[in-house]
Amino acid sequence: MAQKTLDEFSMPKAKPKEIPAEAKAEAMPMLFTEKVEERKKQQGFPPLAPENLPPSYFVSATYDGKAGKVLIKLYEPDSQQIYFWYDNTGHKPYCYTNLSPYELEKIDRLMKHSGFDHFEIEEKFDPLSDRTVKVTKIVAKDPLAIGGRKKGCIRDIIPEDFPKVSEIPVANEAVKVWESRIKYYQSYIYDRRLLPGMVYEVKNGALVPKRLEEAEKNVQKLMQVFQESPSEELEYIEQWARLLEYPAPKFRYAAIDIEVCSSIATRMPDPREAAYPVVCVSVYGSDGQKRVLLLKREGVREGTEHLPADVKIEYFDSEEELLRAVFEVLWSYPFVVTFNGDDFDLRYLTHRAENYGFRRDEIPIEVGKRVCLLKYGLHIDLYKFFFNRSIQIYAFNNRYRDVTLDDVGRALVGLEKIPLEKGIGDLTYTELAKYCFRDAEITYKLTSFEDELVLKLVLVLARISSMPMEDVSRQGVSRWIRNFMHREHRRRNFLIPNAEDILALKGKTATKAIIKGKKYKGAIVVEPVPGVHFNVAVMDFPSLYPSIIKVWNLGYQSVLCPHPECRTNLIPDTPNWVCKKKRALESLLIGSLRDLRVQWYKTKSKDKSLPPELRSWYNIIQGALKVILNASYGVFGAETFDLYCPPVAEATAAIGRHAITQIINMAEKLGIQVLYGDTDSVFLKNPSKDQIRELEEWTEHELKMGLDVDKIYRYAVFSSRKKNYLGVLEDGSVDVKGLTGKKRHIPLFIKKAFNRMKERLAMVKTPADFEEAKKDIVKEIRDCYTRLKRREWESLSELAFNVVLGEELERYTKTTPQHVKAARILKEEGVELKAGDLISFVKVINEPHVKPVELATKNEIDVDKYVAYLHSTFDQVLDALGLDFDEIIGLTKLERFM
DNA sequence: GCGGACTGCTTACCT
DNA sequence: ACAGGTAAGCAGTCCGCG
Repeated sequence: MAQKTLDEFSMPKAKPKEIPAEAKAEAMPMLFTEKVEERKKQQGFPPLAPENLPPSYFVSATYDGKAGKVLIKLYEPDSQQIYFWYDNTGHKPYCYTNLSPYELEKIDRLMKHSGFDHFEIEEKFDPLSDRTVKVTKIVAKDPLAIGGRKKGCIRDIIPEDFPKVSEIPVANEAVKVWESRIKYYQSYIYDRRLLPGMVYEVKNGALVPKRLEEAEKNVQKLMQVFQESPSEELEYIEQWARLLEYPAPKFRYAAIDIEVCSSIATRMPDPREAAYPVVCVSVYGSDGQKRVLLLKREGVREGTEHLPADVKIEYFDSEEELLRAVFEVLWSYPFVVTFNGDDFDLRYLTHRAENYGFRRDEIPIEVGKRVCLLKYGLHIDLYKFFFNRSIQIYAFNNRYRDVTLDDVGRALVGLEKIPLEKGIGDLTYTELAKYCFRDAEITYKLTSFEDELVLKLVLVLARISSMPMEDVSRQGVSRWIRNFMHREHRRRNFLIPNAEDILALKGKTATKAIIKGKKYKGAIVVEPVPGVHFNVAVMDFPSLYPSIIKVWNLGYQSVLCPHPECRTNLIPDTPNWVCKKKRALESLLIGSLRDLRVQWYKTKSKDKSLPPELRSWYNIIQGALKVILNASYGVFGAETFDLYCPPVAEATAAIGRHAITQIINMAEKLGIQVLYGDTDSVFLKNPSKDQIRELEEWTEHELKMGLDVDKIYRYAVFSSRKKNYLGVLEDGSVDVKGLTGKKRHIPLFIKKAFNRMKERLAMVKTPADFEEAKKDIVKEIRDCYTRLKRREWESLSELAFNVVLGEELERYTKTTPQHVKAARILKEEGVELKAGDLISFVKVINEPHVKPVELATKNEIDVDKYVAYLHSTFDQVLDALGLDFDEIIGLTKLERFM
């Protein structure tokens, strides 16, 4: 097909239309129909890749049921179009079983299954038994035949029916089926060794990887740094390096946001019913397109708000026309970003269009159970991505706390939602336009900021995990890790074990957790030495657990391996042993990722001699690696992980305890006082350069792991509580860990007082400075106390506790915590609440002693409760400073007993 | 009927 | 749907108290 038609079909920035907005809106449906015709008749949808396609990024893959083939979406960065490439290799879905074809032929339901194709005999390596096994590959015509949702799929038929037809009454070995739950397009990706996120060409109809010389040179440079690594690891380092060094494209994308006018202002309209009209849609494109599409309605006033001059406002006489205009956008962008589009915007648009009787092929959206995908491009739902705990904590350092457009926008791009005083239906056109446009703008900026960080992060994670970008952005870190593990199993012709087989063979855990209900013992926390300490060096193991997995060869294969000769290679503090003969896959994969991050990407991301764009790219990569590495140990202890293996997690933690204990002993032997330590760190009091060097060298030599000086505190303040301290760095910045004063649920009033103390402490340089600082802190606390007593606060909201509702309201049956009491009062008032909502309440004199802020008044506040809170918040720091809260607020020792 | 000792529940944090 | 360890506050229970 000709390039030209495709370009026309996509209608990006091209021709700015001179026709006035109104006229254009009227012309819209005609234009759209023309486009549909064009697509259908001339060039057809899907936009098939031509016989020869220039280098393009593999961004997505799916199974196309109609075509009965895997479909790969390629993003061509010059034309900025998506091209579809359908499998033409004849690859088919399959699973494995330990039954022979002879035995399988007796199973009637299998042989007569409409989706059954044929058998093949294969030799695979079984990592659990550490030997080669013969298995039968059952090949099917379509993926649903293997493991569809309906009853009677092949993976269920075999264990159900074989025992009935077997001539031997009791089978010696259980009937087993393997690899039947792998998504077909993932299976295809692994088997064909395709690398999502990487660059491909179509040559004479075939999909072939494109070699980029510049990136290859970088890979070679990188490999020089790792010359010393064992050859076994080199293979993996190079493989990862290629995935990470290849560049990212410039993306073309649009952020969209819709507003729906419902009759009840407080209630979110149900997207499945789509009962109310879509009244406004905003589009903010990376090609400069900024549009607000408004539905004309009776009795709505124009309004006086002003939008930026480059925003085009378009009015529509009918909602149908408006929908068609939005759909045109969704048909044309390779990437569409939303905030909660899976559950709202795209779902609503689809059902609304269906209510109007749109034909299926006129709607550009594919609605799934939990997701909404696009027929042409990719839909990235930022809500799902930012909701991911690993992303929130490790990629964005907890900079946003609530996963709302307002909070994420404020924290990452400094833009907040426009506050609404009325319902959507009561806004003037310009108020509505402004509100809706801002949402699209925040969504856009969240995608564009820091050089398209989010899309590039998704791209890098897609490469590491061999997943389509859409899946990566919606799924958790355990899926990412599982998928690259699966990929390597297939690459090495390993049978992918069933979770129940790993568990049955390797069993549960041997240690006892400190916390009731946990599966095994975790890390050590050292009892802190209370007081103020000057010149504190914090030393830690960079990525301790991944290092342990690497150095100790941990993995489900190697822990409790079948070789008798390995049984002496014991894991400290456990009765378990680890394999000496063969490297575990996890150890190789996680170990090489760790080395790459520590020895290459972390340094490159700080290398000022590199151009800023490259540095930022390296920073994105090291951030992606950080996210994966941080979870790489935990997944083995997570029942939901497909390679769940509790003894592996337990071993990792046990070796960690062993390592830190040895460091502490050695430090003390060297005459260094250990003030505190947690999991992978030790806090050393005023150590000399020599002492530090000796400790580093000893650790490297004895434990085969690096111990680094992470930071040096000018001084640190410890109470007697673990996971609670304050440290002032050389540059005057302050680390506050675990103290109540930084917890997000405490009232702003108390938090502000705490922050003023923190700022004062940051100014202290010498022990002598302390005396002055103490006086100021005493004054601050007294001041705070009297303001409370006199009820002199700026607003009631300063006194609100903000606690997240962890469960649905009805599910608090064992106890009724205070925030739940407040939430129930709110519910009485008709406010809808669900799990995850933040409840703001104040403490009041009368039963039940709590009230939602918005319902409370100044005089019913229980001031003494707040004084008590102030007390406990400051106590954590005051006792180390030798101060006493009660004395500060002027109570004599005697008065305290009264 | 009430207060203290205790356990358990819940949330937010640390590594 | 990555893990375990810690702090804090409150809810609820049990028991003693002539």
